[in-house]
Amino acid sequence: MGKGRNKTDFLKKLYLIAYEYYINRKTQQEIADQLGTNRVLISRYLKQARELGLVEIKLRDPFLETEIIKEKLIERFELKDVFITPFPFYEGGKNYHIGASLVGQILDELLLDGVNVGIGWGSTMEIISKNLVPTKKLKKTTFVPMTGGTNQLPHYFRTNDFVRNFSESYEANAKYLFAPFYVEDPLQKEYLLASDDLKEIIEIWKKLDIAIVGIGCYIQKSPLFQNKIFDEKYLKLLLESNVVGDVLTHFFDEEGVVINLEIYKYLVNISLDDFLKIDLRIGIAGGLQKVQSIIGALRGRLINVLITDMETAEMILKNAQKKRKFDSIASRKIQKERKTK
Amino acid sequence: MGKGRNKTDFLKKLYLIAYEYYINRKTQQEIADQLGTNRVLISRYLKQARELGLVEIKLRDPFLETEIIKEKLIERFELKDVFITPFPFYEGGKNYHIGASLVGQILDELLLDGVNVGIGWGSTMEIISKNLVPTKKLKKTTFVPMTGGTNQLPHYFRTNDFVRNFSESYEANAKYLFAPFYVEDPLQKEYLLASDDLKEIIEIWKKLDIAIVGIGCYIQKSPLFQNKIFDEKYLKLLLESNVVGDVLTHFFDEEGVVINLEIYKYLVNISLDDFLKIDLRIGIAGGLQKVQSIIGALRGRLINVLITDMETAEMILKNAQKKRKFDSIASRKIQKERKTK
DNA sequence: TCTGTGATTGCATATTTGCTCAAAACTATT
DNA sequence: AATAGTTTTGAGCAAATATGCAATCACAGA
Repeated sequence: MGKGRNKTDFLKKLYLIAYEYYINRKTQQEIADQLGTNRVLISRYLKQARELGLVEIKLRDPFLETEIIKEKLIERFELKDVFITPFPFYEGGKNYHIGASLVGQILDELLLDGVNVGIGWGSTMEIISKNLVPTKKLKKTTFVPMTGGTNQLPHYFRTNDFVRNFSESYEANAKYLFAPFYVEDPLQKEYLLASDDLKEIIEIWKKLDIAIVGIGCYIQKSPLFQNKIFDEKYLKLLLESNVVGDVLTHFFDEEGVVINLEIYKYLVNISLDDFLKIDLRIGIAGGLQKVQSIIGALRGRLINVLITDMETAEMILKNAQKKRKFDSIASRKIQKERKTK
Repeated sequence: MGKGRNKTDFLKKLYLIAYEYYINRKTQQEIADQLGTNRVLISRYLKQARELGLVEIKLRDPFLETEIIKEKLIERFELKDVFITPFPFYEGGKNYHIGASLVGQILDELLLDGVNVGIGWGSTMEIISKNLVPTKKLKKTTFVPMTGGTNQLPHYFRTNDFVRNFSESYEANAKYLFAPFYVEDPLQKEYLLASDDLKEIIEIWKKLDIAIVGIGCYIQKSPLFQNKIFDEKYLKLLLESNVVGDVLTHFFDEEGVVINLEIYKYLVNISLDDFLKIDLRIGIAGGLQKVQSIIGALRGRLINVLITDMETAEMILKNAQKKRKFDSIASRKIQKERKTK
């Protein structure tokens, strides 16, 4: 009676070969060489591995699974809306242009003619503003930056540029902010705000319908401190306050409570009060390093519409389940606002 | 500025193509023809689909996942041991020879020299007895059938044959049962049991260390009734008693309670009492149609070692979680037995 | 209508894979 | 050592796939 080989070892061999082929993406020839055998055998083993069901090929329906997470996030954080792209859209993500275009499509649906839109800074904002997918013209809409500009900070702080991208893409109106991102002396800010140009902008800020902002997560590595724009003592303060992120350079902790800081007096940007009065505060952010920041921004209701990618969304849900000791101050404030509607 | 295509639609197209290729296993040419386009494009789309992570290829480690289920089953049914093959070993299962060999390997580990082993009937038993993987000789071991034989029933009732397979494979001793599976008259059974040949067998039955049995699930379709070996009134009785299966033609309900029947008087086989005294009662059974029967056999402790396949094991756990109204009589009996050890 | 850009296609070529057949190697048993 | 069964190997061919290049197409913007 002929004796079969040891099936346990045989299966383990099949598994190894399938692993090399399907996971490590080696060719059958490579695997054969590696195991000191021939290609035919590898081919046959692979076939058997498939037949035995060792190899499981699944497809991700890119839009099906996002819906569930979307609903969960809306409910969990009481948001006006959530949009989830199946792929990353932020810098560094593979094929992020596709993701960015999807965000563009989402924004395209949100932007109606006549609304006034404030634009924030950030590398994500830059990518998005360069990947808009306009399907309509917004002749009555005005785009406006929500911060000043500077040459001391990277290009993704240049909100004026983003405003231009948006307004040109949509054939909309644009108001630019011809003022620095920050001033040396709070007094300077007073003077600036008193100018006719700035007064006009501030008026628009108070009438914004939509804000589109990124969410910052780098505190220590932020160019604001790396480039020594602000004194290190403020950095220390931020770290002591357990700040997890910022929206338009308003820093907040993990509960979304915005930390009151002197540096705000040096920044030429929309005030927190005016910002929180905007109906749709759309936060666009993705990447696992931003999860805590996004959770903070959501808890503090700094944003009430979230656009993120699948991976980040899942992680947000996972991490946010854990603890929610108390509603943040900002949160309570806004919940009152919501109830009156 | 050039306009990109609609990324949502694009992704849906990628998904469709990946589906046709990976799930429906069409060739790229076929897909191209079907979509009225060319093969090169399909090739590139597929590449992109993979890059985007639409295609998820996972490998099942055939032995990793069985361990978890194994432990759960042992705990759930308080078994002496459980062995789970990653693949089916029963008739009809694809590549069932591999599974059967794995069972052979398992038995090989369980069989030690000197033990006395009783063999049951069933198509699974037949397959297993033909796919043994002996790595040793069991000169001091005796294999013995636990039922008689007959030409009125299919070959998988011929326990003598299985005993021969086992004993020859292991160069072990064999005792055959030269008696019919059933008799026309209970008196005949008395006579038979009184013969020297049978007395010897019965002595061995009382000293068995291991029993290897299949688990029957077909009541109505059982050859015992299909071939009109027993009167239909017994079938009715069985069905009224909600019988879910049998071990060595001892029928039991979903709680594992063995139904007392007159037909046992006609069967030449090991008595239930003697059977339940055997230390290791190894049940080998797989297939979704057997799930309820296996659960019954486990609850009634008719077997205390289970060998099954992954799919069946998962289903056993799933179905057994639901309800367990009370321990069966047999179960309580055996638990007492266990405590004394 | 023209033009520029990205998307698609056709074509050529190289690589990879699936499959068959016959020979060789292996292994447990006689 | 011979044997019989299975497994492995080598060679060769056909099908399927990947990839580069140039031509063409489609369409929005001027």
